[in-house]
Amino acid sequence: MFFGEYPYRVDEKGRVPLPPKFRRGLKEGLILTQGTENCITIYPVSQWRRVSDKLAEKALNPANLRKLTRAIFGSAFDTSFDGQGRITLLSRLREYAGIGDTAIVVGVNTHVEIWSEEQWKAEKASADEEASQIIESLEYS
Amino acid sequence: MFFGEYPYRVDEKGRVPLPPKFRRGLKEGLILTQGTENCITIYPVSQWRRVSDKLAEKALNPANLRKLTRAIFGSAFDTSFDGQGRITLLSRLREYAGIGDTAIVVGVNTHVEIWSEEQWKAEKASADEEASQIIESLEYS
DNA sequence: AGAAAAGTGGGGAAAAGTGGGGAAAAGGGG
DNA sequence: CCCCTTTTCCCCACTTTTCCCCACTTTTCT
Repeated sequence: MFFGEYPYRVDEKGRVPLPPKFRRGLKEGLILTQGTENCITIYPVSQWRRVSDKLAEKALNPANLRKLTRAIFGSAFDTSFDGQGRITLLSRLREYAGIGDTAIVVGVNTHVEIWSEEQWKAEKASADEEASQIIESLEYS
Repeated sequence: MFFGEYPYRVDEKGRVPLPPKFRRGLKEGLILTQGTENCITIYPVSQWRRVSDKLAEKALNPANLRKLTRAIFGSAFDTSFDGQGRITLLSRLREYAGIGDTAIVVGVNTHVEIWSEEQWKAEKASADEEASQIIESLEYS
């Protein structure tokens, strides 16, 4: 289970550290894909299997789904940590996510996402209010 | 069950003691989140599990669910006590709550909140007012 | 008043964040 | 096919932050 948000510097080589708390859950390997809403999504291999299985089940559906499948699988690649717990982001993905020399790494339960500072602020602002209401309402249910 | 309000000093390292009475209920671990009205909310892990479990059941359209999951999990941060029964507040959270070198720890039934002195005074004043209005309305009903 | 518990402060070891160099590998051109 | 250039990967080094422990003061309870 991944959670929390962590700001990091991205160096000239495109390397980003992942929080030590996340490394444990990604030790078996990780898959980077281009995610929704202009972020980069990181799946642990186990989770990646589930995602790809689900997409396979629906493989005969409309053109939209085929496109999505191509986009996800096409942009996906597996990687691993260097000695310092960092991963390297391909420039292609960095551009897609609008990431310059800083990035926000976010734990989202089953997977991890990497955002540019601006995009993350916007995304968070749009959901914060609703989110805290949901937490409160669930407390008493 | 948590109740009562306790003023504490926050040292230069951002550490805040929690009342000994609260520590028992938080021994399994605690989750900090950015709460409503500019306070910091603390959940026992058990409570947090329920929140995250329930979220999965929520009937939401995929886009909204993604947003909420991000906001909820992204804002969470787990921690534990040091030997003196203190927790460390990330500077990010301290800034959000406007906490300087003092803080008020408040028990709110199922969870715990941390406030800056000023915000807490304001919140309490408005709560008092509403409370007396409610009481008055009950008198004549 | 004495003992125990709670509040407060600080130091040192360990871990995490950050940056860079060099060897190996990959790619392209002659 | 070989050589040169470019990129990637792995290792090393430094700085900063975090965490854990210890020590002292104040308050509370008996």
